[in-house]
Amino acid sequence: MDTSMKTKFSRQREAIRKQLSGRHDHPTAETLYEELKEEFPRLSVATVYRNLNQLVESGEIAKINLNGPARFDYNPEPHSHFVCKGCGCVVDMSDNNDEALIAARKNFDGDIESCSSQFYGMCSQCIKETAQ
Amino acid sequence: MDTSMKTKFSRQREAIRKQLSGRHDHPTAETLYEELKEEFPRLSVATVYRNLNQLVESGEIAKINLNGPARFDYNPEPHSHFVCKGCGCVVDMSDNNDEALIAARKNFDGDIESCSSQFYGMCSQCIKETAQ
DNA sequence: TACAATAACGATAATCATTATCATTATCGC
DNA sequence: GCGATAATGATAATGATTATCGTTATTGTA
Repeated sequence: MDTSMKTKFSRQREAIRKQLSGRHDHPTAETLYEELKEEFPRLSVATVYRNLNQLVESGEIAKINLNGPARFDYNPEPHSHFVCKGCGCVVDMSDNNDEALIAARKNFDGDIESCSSQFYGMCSQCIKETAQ
Repeated sequence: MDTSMKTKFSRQREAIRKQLSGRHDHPTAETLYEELKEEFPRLSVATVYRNLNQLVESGEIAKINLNGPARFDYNPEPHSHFVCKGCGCVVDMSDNNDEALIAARKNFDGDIESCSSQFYGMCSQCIKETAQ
């Protein structure tokens, strides 16, 4: 592939970046598309996917693969997520998985670069609602 | 949904279970389908998906979501996987993520039931081949 | 063993998420 | 401003998965 391609500025990409930066709910491409259509009535889903992929490629954002459509995270640093079995929300965990990395490297015959973990359970909100 | 449905024996489901049990490469539904077609020439992909989902539902196997099609794991116990950036192989990690669970529960305002981690890097085989 | 009820099947259409194509538009260096 | 080309919007195409539906297999009971 030709890696010499110079990226040009685009208002759409800038808007996607901005939209993603101000939140922690890890939206899907579809969600971002719906939201950005207000600002860009002619926006195409393809543009959203294209730019999200480009931002992932460049290491600026991260892609989260769970059940269902991919989610995107403005924080590209490897970190953990909590996935609620009740409402399906995905929230950041403020853990450092350095320890997990160190432990894993001890018994592994290869080169481990990074680690991402998912925790599953019920968020406090869902626990409250179930209790009622 | 009607949860009173009693499952009946099926040769296809039994074959899927058996096929998955004897390996550690976490195949996709498509891979299992191709392999099982030899034993069941009339097998339908739908049957493979149906049964895999059923086994996941009953907690007998686990579904692994990464980039690309879902993979299936005969070990339903939460555990970690290593994903090679070179060849794309997915191998089990013999870590205990109990420590990660305990650490995560300390700073979290909800109920964390389980944890699964992915480690990314280069497997020993790919390191060898790159070095040449 | 036969029979009725129904779970599971195979074939395939439909859906959902994502990517590829392509003619047009916007950006950027000169 | 102009030419080169990256990015766009519209949409067709793809890949993975699920839904539908008429048929077949399993199972409990007569």
